[in-house]
Amino acid sequence: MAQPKKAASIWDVARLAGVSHQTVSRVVNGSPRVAAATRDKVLEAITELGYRPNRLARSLAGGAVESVTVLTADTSLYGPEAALRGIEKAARSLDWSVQISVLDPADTHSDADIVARLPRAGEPTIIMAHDEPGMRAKQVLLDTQPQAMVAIGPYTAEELAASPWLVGMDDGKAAAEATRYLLDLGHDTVHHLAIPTSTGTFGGGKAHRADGWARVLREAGREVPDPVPSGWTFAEAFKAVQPLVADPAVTAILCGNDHLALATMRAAHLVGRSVPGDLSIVGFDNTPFSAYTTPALTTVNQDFESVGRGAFELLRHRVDGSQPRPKPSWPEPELIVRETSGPPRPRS
Amino acid sequence: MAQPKKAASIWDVARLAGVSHQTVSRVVNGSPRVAAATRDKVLEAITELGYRPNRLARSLAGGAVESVTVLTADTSLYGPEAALRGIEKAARSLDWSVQISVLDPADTHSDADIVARLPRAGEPTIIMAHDEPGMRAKQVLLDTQPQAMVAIGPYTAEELAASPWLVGMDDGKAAAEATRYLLDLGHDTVHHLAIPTSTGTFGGGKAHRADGWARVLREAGREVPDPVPSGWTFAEAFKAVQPLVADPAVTAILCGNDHLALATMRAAHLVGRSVPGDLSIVGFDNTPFSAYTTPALTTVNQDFESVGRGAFELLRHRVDGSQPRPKPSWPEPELIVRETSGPPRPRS
DNA sequence: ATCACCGAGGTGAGCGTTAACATCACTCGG
DNA sequence: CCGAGTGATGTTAACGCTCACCTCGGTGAT
Repeated sequence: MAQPKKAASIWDVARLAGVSHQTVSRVVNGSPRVAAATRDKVLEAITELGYRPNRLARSLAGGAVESVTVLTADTSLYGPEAALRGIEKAARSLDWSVQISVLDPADTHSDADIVARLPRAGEPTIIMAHDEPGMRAKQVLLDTQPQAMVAIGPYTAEELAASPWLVGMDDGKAAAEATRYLLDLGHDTVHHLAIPTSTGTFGGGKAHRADGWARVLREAGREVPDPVPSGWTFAEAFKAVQPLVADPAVTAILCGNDHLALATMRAAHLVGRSVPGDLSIVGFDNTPFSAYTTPALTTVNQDFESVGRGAFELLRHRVDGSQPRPKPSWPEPELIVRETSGPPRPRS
Repeated sequence: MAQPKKAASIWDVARLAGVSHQTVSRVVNGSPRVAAATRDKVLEAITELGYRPNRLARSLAGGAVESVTVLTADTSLYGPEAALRGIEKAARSLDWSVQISVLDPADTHSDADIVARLPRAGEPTIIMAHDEPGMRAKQVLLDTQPQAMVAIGPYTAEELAASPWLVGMDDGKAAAEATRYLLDLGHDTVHHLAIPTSTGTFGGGKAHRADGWARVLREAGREVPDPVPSGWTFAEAFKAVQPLVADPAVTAILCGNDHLALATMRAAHLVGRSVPGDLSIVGFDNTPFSAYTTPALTTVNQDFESVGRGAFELLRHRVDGSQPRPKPSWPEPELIVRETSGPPRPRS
């Protein structure tokens, strides 16, 4: 039953070890200019007192930062959630602390509102830039503290190469691959149930997945149907996809993520269309549940956790330019063929 | 392009407004002992300089805390994730910051390891106490800083009433309700695919869901089959449930959560048993996907987000005993009957 | 021997804020 | 008309740490 007595400070350690507080600081921070004997004395005092450096005081005094703030608009999406997990793991292994700060679109009107979500000016920040609030936050921080920010988002290889603060995967390429796969299966064309774009309104903003899909269709000389916009939730997707599943001419749907795909499967089931017999469905992200739906979902694997880790590495690099710029090192998106895709039924 | 010039401090504001820094502090903290005219001058200086109080300095100086640390062992589980969202929302509305600190079972050996995951001693903390690391963390913080901690977990109504630092829902009651429902449908007995208990090993530790299930079975004078232990992942559940789905005598399975239920559905499908014709499956938690599986999952709704919010309220109450102890105000767990449950096939 | 140099360690000044106390100009009752 | 309040504001000392600079004793070159 440890008494909640005040935690030991650097001074307490110094007194016990018979040295100055600065020497304790040196030991704690691993400075080489401390004699071995002194170091041992100090270390002993530290364990005896159970001393732990106070993070707040440390950053206040202008020491190393050791904390990241993750700015995201939606924690219930699989991508951001997995990326956050990656960031957290990487941070933990270095003993950094992780703050999470959610950008509610409802109260993110001015730039100041975004900056206000940072615990302090200059705080190292990772932004999930996959939607409107995220994109705005990205821009604000880019203007305001470019050295201490990194954004995660879907981007083309060129964008990625051009922006030293950007981390992500080439969604468009993956979508293209999935579309090509469906075409090769014999489908005349592929429809697309799209996630919201980065500006929130479909049509504006970048839509890498939709772009990759459309490109392949055009290249193959196929009709490019209007993509069907959906929100992020199951309910929205279920509603949005109705016209698609109801139309017998639609034989293949590429869904913007696995949630939309699951909703599509259900919608198809309810109108009596079998999957993959009548309708092929391909998802995106390889959300954990996707291997266990019935039938199991064909989807595009994305290693968000590794991307999160990569974002953290890059941020560290940018904050204290010490180490060389870390190279991205995560697997490319990859199509995982399971049970929801197959050749179309031969025409009668 | 705001220059990354140093952020304005309280002194800068004081100088511009022609007052002392303490007066600025008073204005910022809404002290009543400031003349209206002075307050206006200060407020004006604040907006002109874009001054934001520095959180670090504030807590260092012993001011109000305004930050919570959430200790959890697994962010990929729906319950903790939803609770975290609730905490975050509640915290955000009061402008508190949220830290997340993950307890990896692998490096959580000593009590010190747990305390080390706190950014500082006495930091207000919410613990997700649904598994072994969580339970240990709960105990450590209870011994070490009981005033600044709150735990979230499954507990009986009595436990909840007895522990002023506890927040959660009566899982056992909900499991009982679900079991009774299945019995009423005509099943001879109900089998149980169980999530890990709070000690990690099945048999030790509390298992509220399993307890509620077993109680109802005993009360009804039915056979109480051995619960089948599963891990948290789809893969583990899929493997663990094999003997159950393979046994034609098993006509109803209560699953410890919706993930296990989904894996069970798939396992049943693969051995050719129809749901709910041959086998009724009931899940737990009402995970968002559960309404969109095919067939849609019968499950027990749990409003984790509200529980998270409740935990935050309670923590605030405990940290600065000002306001009265907030009353729990979230919906009881409730059975949602969808499509995976039905009467057993009549015996031939 | 002299001096520059180096390694080990100490000292003092912040960092931005709050708590506690001090000060000052008034106002009011006796 | 004077001392006790009182309300508005200023001063000083932490909080726990790091940074920049200083001191001191020993070494090696000259």
